[in-house]
Parts: sequence; C-alpha cells; structure tokens
Amino acid sequence: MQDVARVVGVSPMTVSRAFRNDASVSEKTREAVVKAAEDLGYVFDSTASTLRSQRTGFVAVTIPSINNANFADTVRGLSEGLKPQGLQILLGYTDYDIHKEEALIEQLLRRRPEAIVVTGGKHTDRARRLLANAGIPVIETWDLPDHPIGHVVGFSNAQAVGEMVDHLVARGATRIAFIGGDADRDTRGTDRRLGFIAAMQRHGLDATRLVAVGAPPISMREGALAMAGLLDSLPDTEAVICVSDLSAFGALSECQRRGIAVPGQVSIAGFGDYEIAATCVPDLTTLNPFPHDIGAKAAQIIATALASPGCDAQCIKLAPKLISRASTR
Amino acid sequence: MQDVARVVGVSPMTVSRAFRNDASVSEKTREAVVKAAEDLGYVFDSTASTLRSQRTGFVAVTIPSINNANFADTVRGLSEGLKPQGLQILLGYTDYDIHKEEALIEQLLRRRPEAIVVTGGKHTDRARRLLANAGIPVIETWDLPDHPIGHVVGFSNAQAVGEMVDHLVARGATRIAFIGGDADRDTRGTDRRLGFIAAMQRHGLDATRLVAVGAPPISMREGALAMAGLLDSLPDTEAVICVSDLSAFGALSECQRRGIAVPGQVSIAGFGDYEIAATCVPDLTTLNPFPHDIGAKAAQIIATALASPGCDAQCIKLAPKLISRASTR
DNA sequence: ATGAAAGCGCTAACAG
DNA sequence: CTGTTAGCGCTTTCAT
Repeated sequence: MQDVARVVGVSPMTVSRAFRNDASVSEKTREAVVKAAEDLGYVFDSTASTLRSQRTGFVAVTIPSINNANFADTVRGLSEGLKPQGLQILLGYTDYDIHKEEALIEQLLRRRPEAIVVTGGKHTDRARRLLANAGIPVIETWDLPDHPIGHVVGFSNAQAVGEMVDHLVARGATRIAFIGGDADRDTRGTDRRLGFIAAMQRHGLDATRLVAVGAPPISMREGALAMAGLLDSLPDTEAVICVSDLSAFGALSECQRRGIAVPGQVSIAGFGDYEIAATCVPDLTTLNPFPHDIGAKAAQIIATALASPGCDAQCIKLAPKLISRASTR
Repeated sequence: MQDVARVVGVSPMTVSRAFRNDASVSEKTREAVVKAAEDLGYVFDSTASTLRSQRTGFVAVTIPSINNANFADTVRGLSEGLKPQGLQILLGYTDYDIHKEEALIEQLLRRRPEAIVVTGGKHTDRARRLLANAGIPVIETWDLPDHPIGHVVGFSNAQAVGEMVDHLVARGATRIAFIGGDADRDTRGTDRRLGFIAAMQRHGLDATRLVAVGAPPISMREGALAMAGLLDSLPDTEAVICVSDLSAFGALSECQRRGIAVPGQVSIAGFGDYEIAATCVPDLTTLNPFPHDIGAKAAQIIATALASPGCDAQCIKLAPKLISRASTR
C-alpha cells in the first residue's frame, strides 16, 4: 500500500480509503490509486484488513457432504443472499459425523466468521458450547431442534414423512416399507424413519418394514440393494418410502431390472425433489424441502442480526411440499 | 492469549507455542494451557496468526458450480489431500463464466491463499496476470491448456470424446449426434463438441448432427429437451453422445417416455461416470475422467511445490476411461 | 479531502 | 524449555 501511495503521491491512508470506496476520497484520486495498483500488481491484503477492522467478511457454513444437490442448493441460496452484503462463505464438510462437526466448527471459529450456519440441530455438547459462546449469529438449518442455540431455518423431517405416509395410505396402500435412516450418524434420516413409524402407528398399520442401509450418504446403489432385499424378503410390499430421491431412484432401477411394475406392483416415494425425481420414468413422488429457500432465509437472518445485534432469535419453520407424481398410485 | 497466559502463569509466547503443538513446550504446560483456554472459552485467533506468520493455511479453489458431482469429487480429493498438510479449502463458484472467474480470483487472492486451483484452462487476460503474479503455485485442472500458467492436472476433453466416437463407430453406428456444448461459456463442453466433430470427420462421417442446448449447467431437463428435438428432426439417428451423464440420462428418459428402445433403436453415451450412469436401466456407457484423482494429484503438487518453491511446473495428463455399458450396442 | 499515530492479536527472531 | 522485543499490513481515531 505504501508503494502504491508513493507512486500516486498520497499517503497510504488515502490508498486504503480508495480501496474501500470511501466517499471522502475524490474520484480522481481513487482512479489514480486503482491504476497505480494495477500497474504495480498490488493486490489488497484482506488478512491485515481483517485483523485491524475485526471484520473478516466470512460466514462459516457446515454441510454434511459437498456431494449432495440439496445442500448445494442451500449453499447457493446463502451465497446469493450474502454476496450483496459483502460476505463470503467459508465452507466445511462434516461427513455426517457430529464429532467431525465439532472439530470443524472449532477450526472455522478460529477464522473469526461473522456468523455461522450449521446443518442440523444435533451437536456434541462442546460444539454447542463453542457455538453459543462465539458471540456471532448462529443458525441451525434443515431441522427443528428442541433447544435451538440461536436462529433456526428448518422443518420437521418426521412430520414431512408422516405426510407421505398419509398420501400413500389415502391411495390404498397398507403394506408400506421405509428404506434408509438407520445409521445414527444421519440424524435427519433417523428423524424421517421415526416419522414413518409414528405415522404408520397412527394409521394402525404395521411399521416394521424397515430396511436399514449403511452409513450415509445413502445413495442410489444403497437404495437398489435395499430394494433387492425388500423384494426378496417381503415381496408383498405395496409401497416404499425412501430416505432420499437418490435411494428412491436406486430402488426404482432395481424394480425395472426385475421387471416389477412401478407403480403397478410397488409404489415408490423419495425425499428432496432432486432433479432426477422429475426426470426419471416414472417420475418420482417426493417431498420438496425448499433447500434454496433455507439458504436464502438464513442469509436474511444474518443481514438482520448483523444490523441489529441485540435482536431476538428467529425460528423460521418451512413446510416441505408433497409432489405427487407417477411413481405412486 | 494474555488471559490464558495469566491463568497458567506463563508468558503469552508459551501459550502461542502450546497451541501450535510446538515440541519445545512441555506436555504438562501444554495441557495446562489447553485446559485454561477451554475454561476461559478462549478460541485461537487465526486472523492474527495469519498476518504475522504470513501463512493463511488456505488453498483457493474455483469450480464452475457447487452443484455438480464431478467437481465435488475433485474438491473432495483436494480436501483429503490437503488436510494432512494443515491446509483448508477456500471455495468459490464461477458459474461457468470467465468474467465472474476473474472477479472471484481477485477476491480469493486478497485472502492470501498459499496455492490456487482453478477449473479449466481458459481465463481472461487479467485473470491470467493475477494468477501468474500471485507468487503462489497455480494449478489448472480438468483441461490441458496450450499455455499453462503453472501446473496442470487434466485431460483432453476433445480426445476423450473422440474415443467415444471410435467406440460407437466400431459397433456399427454411422449416424451419430452430439448433444450439448454449444454455449461458449462451458469451455469443456465446447472442447467435447469439437472433439466429436474432429473424430467424426476422421471417420469420414457426417458431423452435423449437433444439438445445441442453453447455457450451462446442462442438466437432465436440457438433455431430455434436446433428445426430443433430435427424435423429431432426425429420427434416423443411431447414436447420441451427450456432454454429460446428466443430459444423457435426460435423453434416455425421453426415449423411455416415447417407447424408443435404448440401445435397440438409439444408443446413448454420456460423460463423467456419475453415479446415475451405473444405476439407471439400461446403465449408461460413459467416460470416467477420474475427478477425485484430479483433486488428489493437485493436492500432491501443492505439497511438493510448497516444500520446494523453486521446482518446475508439473503437467499431469490423465486419460479418461471409457466405460462400456448397456446403453450402447 | 487527506494525513499522523497507534494498535488489531498473534509469531519470527533472538536470547537465555 | 521459556521469555522479550518488534512488527506483520492494514484501519481506527483524531486532527487539519
């Protein structure tokens, strides 16, 4: 900055102001500064700016996996909402593991983000403490925690799957199975399974057709394997709800391989409204949790919370929408 | 840090050393420091550390879209390879736009990353200059640029698609179409289309069955629309190569909707070896560009380059593997 | 509209 | 194994 200042013939302070588009710098000076910087190959150093101003411009975000279109949509929504605020996302992956999440949260907080957005409402005690004491807005997403740490933008995974059960029951199914969610790592998957069991019991139906699959991410292959097991062991199953559209598509593919009609013989439903659900044949009945909106609302909350630090914690409850398609009768 | 030092009864310097696991701090002291910090709720401040030590621990990474399993795999490979080096990814999205890429690169360089990994080999002049002058290892990926800025981990998109043409021709197809890649934003898609044209001409075949789709990301829906157009306008097409597995799956779905046999009437091939290619029925012939390996090799290059700053630029050329499956005869 | 002085919270360098 | 001193490159604050 001193070098630039010398070339332009001003003080470093003026260069600093010019780079921040401070109104008190004359347009002429600003242009001269930018030109000199470009000529010298000077690139502004955020690390120093950050230390002195105590503003990093980071929002920390944790998601279970980078390879998941739903979470990617949430990150996009966040990103779009934060950019006009001059905030940038610092992203980390938890691998669906709350212990990795704890380590990740600590690592992220060391970078002094101005807010933090986490996926899910279940954390280790230490992670909860770190978040609560960080002195920045905390937003839990994709869930409705019983004891929120700060703000919440989420929905009830259990209730959403309950609606899917209602949908299938209304269409005459009684022997309904659930695929996925038995790994205690994927808490949202587990919530969905519990929602399935509760809803089935509410209808007085047998809620024991549960196919556990391995550790998350539960993907297409696992869905196909689970469906194969189900067709072998409980061939009279009328409908299957899968923990996500990806496993639902795997299940559908397995049926196609075996020549089993969907929805003729078995109905299949998913979760997430991934692009594949709208594309495949038959297209998949699913639940759309509005992942992009989750990110967008979180960005709004951050804007509000940073503008008025004392404000109350918000809890925005979204209602996933059931999309009825050809894979269920 | 001073507060922690006071509680433990040592100097801030010792606390600093304890937090960096400096070997010269006794185990007892280290434990006392960690405990005191935990009790006080002290969280190490990387922003100050970064400024003084001139080491941010960041590796900047640009990808076209967060919502793409191939690029996500590359980021995973990078992430896994960088973690043991104590490096963290600072990720940004270019939206398949080299002007957004330029702005993004500048923004990322301000954070003083220790290396930068970019997707693709086509950049604005200013972006090239910024990268070349950054004084850190630069790695271009997913492409083989004619004039690399620094290191390269990539493959020839054109050549890979050429091999797919060979594969189809060897199986008797002559009327082959290409879907995608006509938007000049997606340079890899364009390279694939050019590779298609070159290979067709090499075989003395008509290379005009090109279906342009909109701006990237070209996804399932666009693939289905393109296939619909193709089936309407050129119904004697024997085989279709799609710019990615996602559009290939869209194309396959359109065929299924119309009752057109795949591969009986039309063969379909994709690119990327996404999970869907192995799952769908019929499963899709495709090219696997080893996206995870790209990230892993880039991480290795970074390790080497940071260890020996003067070393030569590496160019690691990968060979995408043709996976022959049921969607092509 | 511009400048001077001080300092953000840590660590390099050196000393012992 | 531990401590002292100085300073990383900016920006806050105050002055003009």
